[in-house]
Amino acid sequence: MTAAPSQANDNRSLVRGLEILRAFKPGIDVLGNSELAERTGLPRSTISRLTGTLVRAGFLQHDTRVGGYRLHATVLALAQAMRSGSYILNHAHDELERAARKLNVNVGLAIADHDDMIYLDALRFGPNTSLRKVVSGQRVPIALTSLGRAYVSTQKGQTLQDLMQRLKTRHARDWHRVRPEIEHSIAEVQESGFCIVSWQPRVVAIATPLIFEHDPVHVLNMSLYTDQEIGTVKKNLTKPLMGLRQTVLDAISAARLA
Amino acid sequence: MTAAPSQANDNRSLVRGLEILRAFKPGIDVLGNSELAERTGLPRSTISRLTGTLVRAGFLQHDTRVGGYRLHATVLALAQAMRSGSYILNHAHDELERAARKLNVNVGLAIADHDDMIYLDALRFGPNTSLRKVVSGQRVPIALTSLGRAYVSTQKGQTLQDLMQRLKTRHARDWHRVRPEIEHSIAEVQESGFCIVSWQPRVVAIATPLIFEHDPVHVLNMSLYTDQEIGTVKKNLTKPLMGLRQTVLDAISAARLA
DNA sequence: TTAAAAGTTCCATTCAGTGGAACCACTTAA
DNA sequence: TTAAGTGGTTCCACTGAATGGAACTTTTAA
Repeated sequence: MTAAPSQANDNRSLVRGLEILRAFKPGIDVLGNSELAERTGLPRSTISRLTGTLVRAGFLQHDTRVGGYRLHATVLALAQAMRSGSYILNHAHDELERAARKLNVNVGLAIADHDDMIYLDALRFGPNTSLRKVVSGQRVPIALTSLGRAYVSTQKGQTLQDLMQRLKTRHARDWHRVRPEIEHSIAEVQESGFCIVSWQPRVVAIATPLIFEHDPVHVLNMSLYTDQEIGTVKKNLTKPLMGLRQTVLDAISAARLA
Repeated sequence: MTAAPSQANDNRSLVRGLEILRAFKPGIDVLGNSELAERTGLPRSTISRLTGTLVRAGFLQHDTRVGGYRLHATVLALAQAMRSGSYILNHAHDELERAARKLNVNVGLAIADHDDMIYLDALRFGPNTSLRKVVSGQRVPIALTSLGRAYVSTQKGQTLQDLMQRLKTRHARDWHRVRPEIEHSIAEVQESGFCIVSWQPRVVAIATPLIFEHDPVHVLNMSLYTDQEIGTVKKNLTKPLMGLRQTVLDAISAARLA
């Protein structure tokens, strides 16, 4: 159900409208009114009205072929605005790219949202080992990735409790397995500043959190498609990752003096 | 004021919330409640409540340093979903990239929104003439660009009237100059299928519309930073552009049979 | 042709959203 | 230090905007 958090004294219609937008994800690119009604649990009439507004506002477009809605380009413009406004991303990007090219590994910068991490920047390599593309906006689950666990390790107190609760709900089925893994990663970060996870076969990822006083926690990671042992990867990537981390932090604090 | 179109029986709070999001653009990355109140003309209390909801919904984040709001990464995820769901973009992208590399020119694909065109894809070259990056979400004004005018040329009847009216309002000051230019471009497209405009010094752009039965009009363009005469550019780019156009259309209609 | 599904419109009900004003928290000026 | 200014939040009485069930229309499937 991905039931949104839902809070008191929140503007109802606005929340619902945003919920509709969020129902679109990679793989789900067209949704009709009744599908939306199902997914959100709202009455069909309400959905019909809200989608109408979203279309007129330029956030959805109607695809007459399939009789459903798609996200409209306005969201691209928003994303562009968001990226160009994130000074952390702006000051980190070139360094990430430099590191990615030099080491031939995937490098990413992400931020938390609900129980996912969202990449602000992800420099990806194709099988040909040449930098293939820069993507952003991809979601990966907090509970299962180095990225996410490095984030969890920065939280404490009630916030941490709440977060773990959410993760538990989402991964109820294999929580007994996931939870200790998360705790292991947390310990790893607290001890050495980073954690290593292989959440997909042959993909090993290493991540380290960036903590700022006035900004949300960001997480930096490197990952690579390999047959090597985790230990080997750790040996090879630890220094570059922590080096990159420092470079980025320096670049940002240097930029603060302007 | 960029006063949004505003329609009857639209959900008021939703429209207002989206208006707040849209107030963020490249260059305007932090907005406080009172700034938002000014820009939107809404009372401060209303704004305060709406921004609260937007934050809890994950669309805005609060920057405590400057005491204002920024767009949050959720919009990146939406953009990612939008791009991955646009089959026109998906089937065009590789061709665009191929053409850009081969010709060493900027190549773009865009779609209309209000009185702007929004790039779904823009392959840009640095001064070093190597493909520098792929961006998306950039807005350019319909009235002044080849991209936009190629779009205008596809509209007719009342829709065209309305569009021109909007453009007139936005470019009131120099409408006497802009209007004939637009009409010239329209004629150009109707005659030869494309139009050429130089709206920034030394940048010449050529654009051609892609019309689909069930999808909104897309526009393809090539542009280049040069000292050459427009005539020369036209000579060099017409064939590649129209060729790319055909390639893209073929790729898309081929993909339809699946 | 009928039946089922998807979408829109209507309308009476009511409660959610509104905005003015008061209040609070900080900063700047004097 | 006080005072004025600025930005933000909370309160609350009022009301009309949003709601959702039902009726109706259109489209798709059989």
